[in-house]
Amino acid sequence: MPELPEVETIVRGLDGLLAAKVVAEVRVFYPGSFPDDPALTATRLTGAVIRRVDRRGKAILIYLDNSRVLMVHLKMTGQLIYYGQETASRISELLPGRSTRIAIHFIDGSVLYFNDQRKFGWMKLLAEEELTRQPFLQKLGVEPLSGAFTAGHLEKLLNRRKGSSVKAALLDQSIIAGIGNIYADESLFLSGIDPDRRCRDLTSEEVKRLHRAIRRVLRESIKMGGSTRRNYRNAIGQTGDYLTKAWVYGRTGEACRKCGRPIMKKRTAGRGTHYCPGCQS
DNA sequence: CACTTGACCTGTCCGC
DNA sequence: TGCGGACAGGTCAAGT
Repeated sequence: MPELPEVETIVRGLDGLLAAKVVAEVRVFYPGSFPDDPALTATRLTGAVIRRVDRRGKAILIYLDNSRVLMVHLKMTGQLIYYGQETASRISELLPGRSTRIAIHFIDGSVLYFNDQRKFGWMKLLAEEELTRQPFLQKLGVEPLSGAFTAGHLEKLLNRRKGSSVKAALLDQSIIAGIGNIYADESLFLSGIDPDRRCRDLTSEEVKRLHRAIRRVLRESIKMGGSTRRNYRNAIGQTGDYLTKAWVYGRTGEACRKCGRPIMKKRTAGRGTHYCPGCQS
């Protein structure tokens, strides 16, 4: 599910909602969502105070006052949805939902639900000082919306993956952190590059266009609250609107917004890939 | 080593 | 209406 814009939207929402909340109780409906030791994780969370919520790539980092950090990966279908005390009690018969895996209750009666239809997502409690050594975080590449991500930087990064398709390179989190299937397709459309092109064959001009396109698409999507294909919801359960404006993603057979030819779909890097044969070469 | 494929799960949609 | 198969926003291990 969530790529950088969706995770960013959730994080901005949660940061405002969860600051200073005290964990009263953790209910575990699916232990696999706490892969490191469900009972111990729940125990260590209880009583903790939330400081702030941040993100690295697609990973959500919830900083606690006990020198620990709750790291959350939503994978394809994960959701983190907050209900204030009033809402939680008003709709209590609907909660937890069918796909609720973890519920974190706070002392003021508010609740944070971790829902995950496909069960791929997870939450891990880490000591803050081990964050830099955490294997998943350690492997992540550059943040595409940071100042460190320049066109020159992208050109160097793509040289590392010279033999592979440019789409596979965009999906590789160790190169750029946060791009997934939707924004890979959108960025490649905007830069006029066929997803199957080899990284080594891209000209400097094309890399510059791709760099601009990535930043433009991610920023635009954050503005629209991200993309909801099916499962994505923000911190208070709302859908995102980016797909109503998408260039190619999810628009197979519809007219290209630039040239009018039908958008096509093929398989590249093992993923369904949307593109316009007229605009991308 | 570089790159691709299958597995992890559940749910939905499409064609017959 | 029912059933099988393909497919879905991610990542990792195993394969070529």
